[in-house]
Amino acid sequence: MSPKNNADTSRIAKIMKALSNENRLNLFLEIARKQRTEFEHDGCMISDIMALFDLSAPTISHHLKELSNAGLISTERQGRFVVARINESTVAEVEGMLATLHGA
Amino acid sequence: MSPKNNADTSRIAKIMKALSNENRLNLFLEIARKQRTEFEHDGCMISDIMALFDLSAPTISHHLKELSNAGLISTERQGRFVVARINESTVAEVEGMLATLHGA
DNA sequence: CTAATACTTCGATAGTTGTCTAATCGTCGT
DNA sequence: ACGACGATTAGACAACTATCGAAGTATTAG
Repeated sequence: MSPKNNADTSRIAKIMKALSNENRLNLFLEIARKQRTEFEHDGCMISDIMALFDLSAPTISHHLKELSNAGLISTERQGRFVVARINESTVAEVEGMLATLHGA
Repeated sequence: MSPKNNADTSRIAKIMKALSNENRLNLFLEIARKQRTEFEHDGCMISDIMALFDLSAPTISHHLKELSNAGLISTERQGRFVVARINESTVAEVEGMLATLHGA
């Protein structure tokens, strides 16, 4: 289809899609913020996140799965809770692609 | 909805959405590539692009409008042709947002 | 064991998207 | 004016998405 079939444009597109919904983007940014600014550097509990958003638990669960499928976060059960942390290498992938556009 | 309603998450989400379709992403990257590597630093003719993709003209027109609506490209009619150029400041917006995630 | 908490899965639904064909518009050469 | 070429608009349709409520699963507290 594409001339410069960079082989990872499909992957980048999937990452973009995961961040293309405003609620999901905010969810992702909130996970990042908590991870950055609080004591929870090993991941944040998504129950805290659920309390902050005006979305049902199933919807948040769905969005987290999408972020996870895109490789943007990873989740792990810790007892009764699930913690999420962002995957910086995936963020870096997107940054790398955008960087090639500089000076275009 | 979101706790840190950064006011531009809605805008960033729209930009992400414009890049979330693989064909559209490749279209965008091809415009950038042409602009970077050829003599057409003032924009590339979309008729050239149309020839490279296995999509109907209406579909490409639709995708270009989406990219344009997201502020990722601007288009201008030049006689019989339409030329497109990428809008670097919009790319920079996304990069800026992703940069805040470093060290998260 | 039971109940509560913290999710997840299922099923449904309204809305969105990607793509096409057919028709139209705008510009140029003759 | 006409026809060819480049691009857009209109209309349609299958596929996908975001969201919910209800029901299910897992883990801990009592």
